Amino acid sequence: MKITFIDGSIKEYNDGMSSLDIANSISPSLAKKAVFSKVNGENFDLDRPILNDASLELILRDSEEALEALNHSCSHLMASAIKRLYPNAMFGVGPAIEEGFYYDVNPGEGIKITEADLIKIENEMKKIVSENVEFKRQELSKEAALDFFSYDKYKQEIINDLEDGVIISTYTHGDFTDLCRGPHVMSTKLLKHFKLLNISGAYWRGDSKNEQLQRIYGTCFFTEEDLKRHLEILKERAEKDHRKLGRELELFMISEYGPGFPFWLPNGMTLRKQLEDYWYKVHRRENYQFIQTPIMLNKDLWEVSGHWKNYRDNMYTSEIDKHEFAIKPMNCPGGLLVYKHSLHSYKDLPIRVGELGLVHRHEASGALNGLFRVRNFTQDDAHIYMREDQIIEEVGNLIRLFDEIYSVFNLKYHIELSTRPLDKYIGSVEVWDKSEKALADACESVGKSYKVNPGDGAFYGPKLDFKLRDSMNRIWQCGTIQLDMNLPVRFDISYIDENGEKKRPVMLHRAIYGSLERFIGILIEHYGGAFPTWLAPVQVKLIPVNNQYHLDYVEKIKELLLDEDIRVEVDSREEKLGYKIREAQTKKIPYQLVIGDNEVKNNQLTFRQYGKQESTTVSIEQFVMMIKSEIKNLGK
RNA sequence: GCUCCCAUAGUUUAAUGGCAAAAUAAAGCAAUGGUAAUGCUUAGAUCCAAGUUCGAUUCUCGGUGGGAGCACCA
Repeated sequence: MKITFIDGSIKEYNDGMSSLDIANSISPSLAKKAVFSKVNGENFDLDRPILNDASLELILRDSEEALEALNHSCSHLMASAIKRLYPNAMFGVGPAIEEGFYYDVNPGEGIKITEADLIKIENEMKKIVSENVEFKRQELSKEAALDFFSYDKYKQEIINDLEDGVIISTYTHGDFTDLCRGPHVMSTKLLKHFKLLNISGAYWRGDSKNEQLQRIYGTCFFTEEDLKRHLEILKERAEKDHRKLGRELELFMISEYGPGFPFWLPNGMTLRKQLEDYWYKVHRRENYQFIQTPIMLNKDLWEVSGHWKNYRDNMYTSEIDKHEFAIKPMNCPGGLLVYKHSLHSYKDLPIRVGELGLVHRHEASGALNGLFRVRNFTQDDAHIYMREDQIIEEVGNLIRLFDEIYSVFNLKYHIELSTRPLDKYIGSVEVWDKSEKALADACESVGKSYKVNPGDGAFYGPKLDFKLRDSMNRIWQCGTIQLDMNLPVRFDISYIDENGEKKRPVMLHRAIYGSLERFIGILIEHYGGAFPTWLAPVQVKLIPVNNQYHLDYVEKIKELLLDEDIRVEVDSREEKLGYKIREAQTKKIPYQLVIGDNEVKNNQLTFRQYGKQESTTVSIEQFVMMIKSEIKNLGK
């Protein structure tokens, strides 16, 4: 048979040789690195014979796909260990995920696996690893598979959902066989470096109407170092958890009297204000106008907008003077009332109206999570009304604006274009196609690539989503640009065109931070609480060496800095210098100024930056210039 | 909302069916300092409700809140 390699070279091999045989014939070290292969693009286990001419790609250890196969194999390993410990266990699905794997388990009637049992399971897994058993693929008919898995109702359900006549594969290692597509690593001996992480509930087939299985999460790597590094990262994430830092740095709190309703403490309020000021500043430059619409409006409005029908259960309501009112879950209906308040000429378009709008949504209690998921939050909303021919340019400019703002925070991102849903959508297919193309063209017009999410658009229009990647490699969806074909019709908005006729404008919703609350939560973790100077609640901590002799000079510096709008505090407690330095460091204050005899005598100051060891002595003027320019440049 | 886990000073943690321990923060006193913790003193807590019990912070049950996820996220 002829084997075509990915570099295009073709070689002749005996029929029935496996990928591993071929790899070995090239070089044993290559074979050692191979985890599985792709034959004619199809995933193949290394030991599976190749029967005819084919293309062959070896998937090596250092690739994402290899790690996925490893983790998937590890989920089988875990299932086999569980089966030994809990003989009546049944299994749902057990895939590899972003940073590991999970398996959904029903351990048996009346049995619960708890965190404490994870060690037991890990030990059993280690035993199986040391048994060094191979993963063996088998293929069978649907009927045979149903028969084989007769003991497991979940597997039966999965098999029953497959088409008749399809070939079903199973993988066996040792005494455990699982329904699986593959591919897997050759042997359990590769699965030495794993860790079970946590356990939780998960609905069977992801449907809340179904029973819940126990989902056990774990992670597996090719080397012990990689595993250790990953566990370090998990630890770091826990250290930088915004709920923890929010408490330690006194940024925000959430009271049991209002689950999901964050309180901003003075430090957090300062930080938030910086984000707002910056937002207003760039939006003024981009010719936005600003409004504020009421928190609470008559139910009739929400009937017009359609929210009453669709989201009633998540809206807070109140009866006032026998009229029903609802607290806004979105800003757009209010914004549309403002648009309709006056007539608009085609000459005025695009009209860009921004609103930092506080919205309330009754989220399920279990969904709440620090600042990441709250019940009231502030959207950095804006609605843009324009002519159809303005979409590409306007969206292009928006993308540039998003790019500018994200780069200030050193957040990398990628764009996703979500297109028309399969069935639940309004408007004509032609308009959808045109809109989707406009969004795509806008990306291209500013040289940005995007990934398409087919069918993932809102029912009212396509959208561009901005997925940010933070300093700990997690992805967050914040920004969004959405075309809306629904509300302009429902609210019957119009502009007057050059012929004096009424026309329907195109409406765009967009948010960059998304939600101020959530964005701040992300920033807290992204920066680990060590904010750049422009955002830091306290920018400068002034520390006199001796209160008696140096406090006057310190107060003078404080006044000078305050005059320059620098957020400064004096630590004049009767504590030793080292103590105050330590505290300023733990509070992650960007600049600590130490003032003693030397500074007073020379009319200077000595500063030390957060996280740095060395200190520098400069004149007050030099320091002011330096810190002001840093703040003005937003830390860039 | 669902599954599992958890609830002790402001915070982080300890202990117990019979006076609840410490660190840190706070307050007071002393020490007057040069780059990550000066010493001493004081004050401060068992989430709420019911039950079992002579006695419950501890056991049981309900509630509330929190965590890991699932479902949801216009």
